[in-house]
Amino acid sequence: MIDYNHPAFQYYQNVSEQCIHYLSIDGVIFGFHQNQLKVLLLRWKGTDEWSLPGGFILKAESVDLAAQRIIRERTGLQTLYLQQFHVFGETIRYNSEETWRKINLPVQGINWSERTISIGYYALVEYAEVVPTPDFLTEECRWWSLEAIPNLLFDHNHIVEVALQSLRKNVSDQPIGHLLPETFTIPELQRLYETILGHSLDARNFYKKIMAQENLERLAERRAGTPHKAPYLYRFKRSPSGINDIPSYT
Amino acid sequence: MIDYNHPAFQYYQNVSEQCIHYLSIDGVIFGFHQNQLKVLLLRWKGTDEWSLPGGFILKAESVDLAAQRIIRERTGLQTLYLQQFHVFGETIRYNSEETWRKINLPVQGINWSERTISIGYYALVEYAEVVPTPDFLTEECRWWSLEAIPNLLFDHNHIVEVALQSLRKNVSDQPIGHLLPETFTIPELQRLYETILGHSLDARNFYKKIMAQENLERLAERRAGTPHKAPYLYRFKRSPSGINDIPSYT
DNA sequence: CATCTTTGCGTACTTTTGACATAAAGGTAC
DNA sequence: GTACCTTTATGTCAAAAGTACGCAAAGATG
Repeated sequence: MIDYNHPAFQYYQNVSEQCIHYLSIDGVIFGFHQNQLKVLLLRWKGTDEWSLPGGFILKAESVDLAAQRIIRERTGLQTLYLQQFHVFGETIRYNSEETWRKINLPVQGINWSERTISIGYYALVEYAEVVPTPDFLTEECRWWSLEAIPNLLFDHNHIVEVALQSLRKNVSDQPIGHLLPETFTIPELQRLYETILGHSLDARNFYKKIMAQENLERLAERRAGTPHKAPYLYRFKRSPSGINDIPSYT
Repeated sequence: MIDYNHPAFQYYQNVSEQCIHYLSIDGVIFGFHQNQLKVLLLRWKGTDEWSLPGGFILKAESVDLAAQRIIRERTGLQTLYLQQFHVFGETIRYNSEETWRKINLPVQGINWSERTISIGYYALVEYAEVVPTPDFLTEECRWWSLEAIPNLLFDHNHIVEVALQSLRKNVSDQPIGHLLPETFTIPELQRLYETILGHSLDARNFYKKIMAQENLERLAERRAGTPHKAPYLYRFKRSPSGINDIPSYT
């Protein structure tokens, strides 16, 4: 028995007509807050089950723009740094019966349970700028610390894992600065690198390396309110061309 | 007027029923011969137009296995080193009218001209082991030197370019040795690195670095027939676990 | 004002990288 | 055979990059 009024059914109708079948996008949205990497997760209506934000690609929409649209809707951000990182194309990516049961979808009758190939994108965003916004299948959208992530729906734990590996592998040429606010201190930047890399760095050597890159400008102000010596604030130099070049620590 | 007997039409019928729409795989098969990187290209029946090998994904087939199947069919190789490198998802990837004209396909009536998203894979194969085999839309399959590649159909010149960039970026953790025969000399390995990286290396320093990795074993034999000092033959050590670990030059 | 922690910069040691010397091996020219 | 040439195989050494660690200045606390 199909509940034709269930929002999921209407969504499915839309997707069927306007979107590309068998293919979806999953987004791992990375933020940085209180010295921890966070990802934005969604809780499905009437359940305690969480998943990554995701969506489908319109038949006349580029894949990059689809990812941008999907992640914009969950974050409220207009400009986004996005990186395609992997295609998850196994025929059996997760236990689908178990999954449909968990999310209470009255959609057994429709073929939503067919295999889906998912293109993984990760985003590097400024935590404080994000307005977490659920979609119409979910009722809560919030940040989770990477270490505290629960068992997610689908194969989303695996996708987060691969996204993180990919981010780690490419830290040296990713614009890591997108995870920080406009101005920040060197120790704050160091915490970010430490968190991504998963090990601590020597503050003195970190200074030297970061300063050697000459893409930071020191502001006159210092960070107030710290219990110890007030650190200077810095900002990434923007290249005159307007292209983001926030290089990074190798 | 549609020629229902044209092999392309029958192929399309098959693809429509059994494969995932809007989604395809393109393969950049790299080989190494006479100190040059080569890619395997196909010439379309009755034309002088060349393209990369490609194909579609069966509805119940993993994407990796689809890529493997497609590349196996063109090379005759059973074991393959494959690497997914990019999804080409623009809505307009090439001039489709021009392309259909070039390949003389009597398929105006069917919607083959709809946008296709393509997953790019590259393969590293041993040149001499490959038996180039055309498919039923093409009549010639052969190696082309990277520098001599003609204007290809679709956006395949771009795909080759991106594959090469990706290979270059990841040389340091790709099993480059798959491009060489079982046994080879150090100078031959050096030529391979030089060709991929696009610049020459100092033979003395190359030796040191390669030997420091300790994953080569020197055989008793030497390469005969050279006009100069006969170099030793080497072979990559296979790890006891059976997993390929052909590390590489950084 | 003494104490504590953190920032900011400097020095010394180690490892890696890059430039270059040279002897041994194996062919060719005579 | 012998002189000569090219290429392989190893070695040396200095520059550069990376790592460990010393220490004074800044700012809050008691």
